Amino acid sequence: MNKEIGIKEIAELAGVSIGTVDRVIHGRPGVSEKTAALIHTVIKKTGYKKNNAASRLKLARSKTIRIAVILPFESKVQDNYWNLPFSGIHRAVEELKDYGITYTLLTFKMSEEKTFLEQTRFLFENNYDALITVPYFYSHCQELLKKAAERKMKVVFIDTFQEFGEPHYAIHQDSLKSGAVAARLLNGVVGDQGNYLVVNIMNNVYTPQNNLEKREAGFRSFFDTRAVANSNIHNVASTAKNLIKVRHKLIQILEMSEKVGIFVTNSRAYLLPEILKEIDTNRVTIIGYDLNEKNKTLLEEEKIHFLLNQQPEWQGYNAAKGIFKVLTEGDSSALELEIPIEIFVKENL
Amino acid sequence: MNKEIGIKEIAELAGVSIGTVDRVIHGRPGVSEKTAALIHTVIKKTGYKKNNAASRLKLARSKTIRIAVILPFESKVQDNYWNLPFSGIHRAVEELKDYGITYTLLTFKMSEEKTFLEQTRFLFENNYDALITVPYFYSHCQELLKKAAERKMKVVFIDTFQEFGEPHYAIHQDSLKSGAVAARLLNGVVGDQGNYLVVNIMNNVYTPQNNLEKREAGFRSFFDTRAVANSNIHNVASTAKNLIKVRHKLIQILEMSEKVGIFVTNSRAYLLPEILKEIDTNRVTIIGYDLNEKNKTLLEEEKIHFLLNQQPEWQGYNAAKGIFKVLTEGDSSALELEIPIEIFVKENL
DNA sequence: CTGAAAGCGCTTACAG
DNA sequence: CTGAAAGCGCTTACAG
Repeated sequence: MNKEIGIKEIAELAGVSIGTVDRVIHGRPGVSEKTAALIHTVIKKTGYKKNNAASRLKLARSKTIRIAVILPFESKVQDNYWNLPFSGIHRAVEELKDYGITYTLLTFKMSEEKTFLEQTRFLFENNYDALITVPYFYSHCQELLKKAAERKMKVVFIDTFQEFGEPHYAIHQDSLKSGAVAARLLNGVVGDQGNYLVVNIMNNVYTPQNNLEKREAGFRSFFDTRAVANSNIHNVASTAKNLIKVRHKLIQILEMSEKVGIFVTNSRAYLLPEILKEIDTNRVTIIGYDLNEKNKTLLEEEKIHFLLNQQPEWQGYNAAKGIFKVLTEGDSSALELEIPIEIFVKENL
Repeated sequence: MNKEIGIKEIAELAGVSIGTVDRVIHGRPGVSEKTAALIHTVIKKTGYKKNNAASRLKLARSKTIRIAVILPFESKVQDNYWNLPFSGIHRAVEELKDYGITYTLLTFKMSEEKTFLEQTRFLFENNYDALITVPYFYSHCQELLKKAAERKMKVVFIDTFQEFGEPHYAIHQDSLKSGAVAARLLNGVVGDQGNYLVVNIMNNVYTPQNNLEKREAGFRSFFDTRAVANSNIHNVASTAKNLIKVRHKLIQILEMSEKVGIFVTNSRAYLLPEILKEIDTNRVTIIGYDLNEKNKTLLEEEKIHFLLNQQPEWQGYNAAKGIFKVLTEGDSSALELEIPIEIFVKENL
């Protein structure tokens, strides 16, 4: 369909040269208003869409799209969560590489704010076309967005949602909903008579708390419409290194009802089974986040019962593909995404 | 990286013209063995990959890739399951259209085998490059695959798995696993003391039973390792129009234990809540397949508790993208996919 | 403000 | 068996 309509046909119909049509398509200056209007009319009438493959063929060399990726890589551990969004980005760029697109990975440490700042400096010095990163350091990100807006650099935040006054794109999961999903799954097993424990395991480095608070809020909101007393939902915060508090709380709760559901609000559900060792685990159901190796193994062993996933690979893939789309076609729909909440049990891992 | 390596550089390094390099890349005849070997060596050494965007630019017109899509559309009902794979195919083709790729939708009726046969005839008369369809009519499909192989037409089956002697591609879900997932989810709620009912609701037209049997087998296999007696797992088959048998069976089972889990092996879980009307539904948990409107509404209303999804849109999308990839790059990895089993509850719908 | 021409990387007749 | 040249649809200096 419409296979005959290219820039040549538009030029012919409008009685101008293809160079002029090209200028109008890209809104480049140097075309009289009258000519531009005429060409626009012809384009609308014919439904012409520029051939991106041809367009990028010429531009691939001279105007390569350069994406900077700033992600927190603490160490080079094998099982690093950030490898997942990173590999998604890699896959997308690989798919589009004939169109002229590259990326550069810049890493920072969550425990050292200044490493993030240094990378943003590098970003602006090298004037990338777009940035994929995480909105962790609020004020730095705010400043970053201001500078980016000036230079028309596209910024896409992944992983966590954060409000900003400045324009940007965000690919993230609805934390409230995911908390509610966790509640639904635990409630099915534990029942309305059971007790529930929300476990917030802190990192010793900075973590965006906002996100975890919303997960807990979503979890609690689910029970608002249930016959579960508010007093049956407990919570405990602790560091990864000192889990005694969690253990004490748990023992205490296990005396209050036959069944207990544990909701770990971050990726560290794998720390829980260890604590349960000397406790009758048949009474406890655990749900957590993220398919890291430790969590997966424990799900396999039925020591964790459910895992929620944020599809990190998919986030990276869509961020990179979306950047290409907005930069080449002006279509930003792929960058305003809410990620579906994936539920995993042993059998669909 | 490697931005300097194109067909021109290969030609230069091998001391031949780009035309000859092109012939070698595509395995076209008319190149001496010696020259071909030399060029292959150079390609390997440099890691050259042909630029698909450029390649297809020339071919888009003369060698448009034509995909035939043969799917069962009984009627033009709004909420038609087959719209989902179809829209996935549409989206993929839309994404790739600059490369010269089109599709034609050919429909058949599951209740009339000959309509399928007619479409396959049309398929071969028009000599499509590839076919996306469903492996429902076994012997017709077998014949189809033979003819397709002769003409080097690629065939991709979606939706259901079926063994064939002839080569083909298949995108499908592991039915055994999905049955086990259903069992896991029901067992969590219903417990080891409960009773389970597997409901097979027949269509009055042909349906591939193989698939449903595997789902039931997977469901049962889950309980092999549990403290659930085999005698606690019942099953009942019925047509959609006459569900009295299911109702009777259910009432009978509800007398045997406090809680009952129902596994509907196809997309018709929505028929169950109707039956439960005059029964105490708090004792019954229902799991079924597919996010059709009726199922979604009932999940929303908490009358169905879990739905498993086969990501039909995603199947279509990957089938079309995969065809393009295998035809342009010879990479068929995207066509040998196992679809992840998605779990839905009310909150992540 | 506009057009004619060269070129992006690859493919294809055509000529030898 | 091989090469030189034209062309895919678009973009870009360059000339006017």
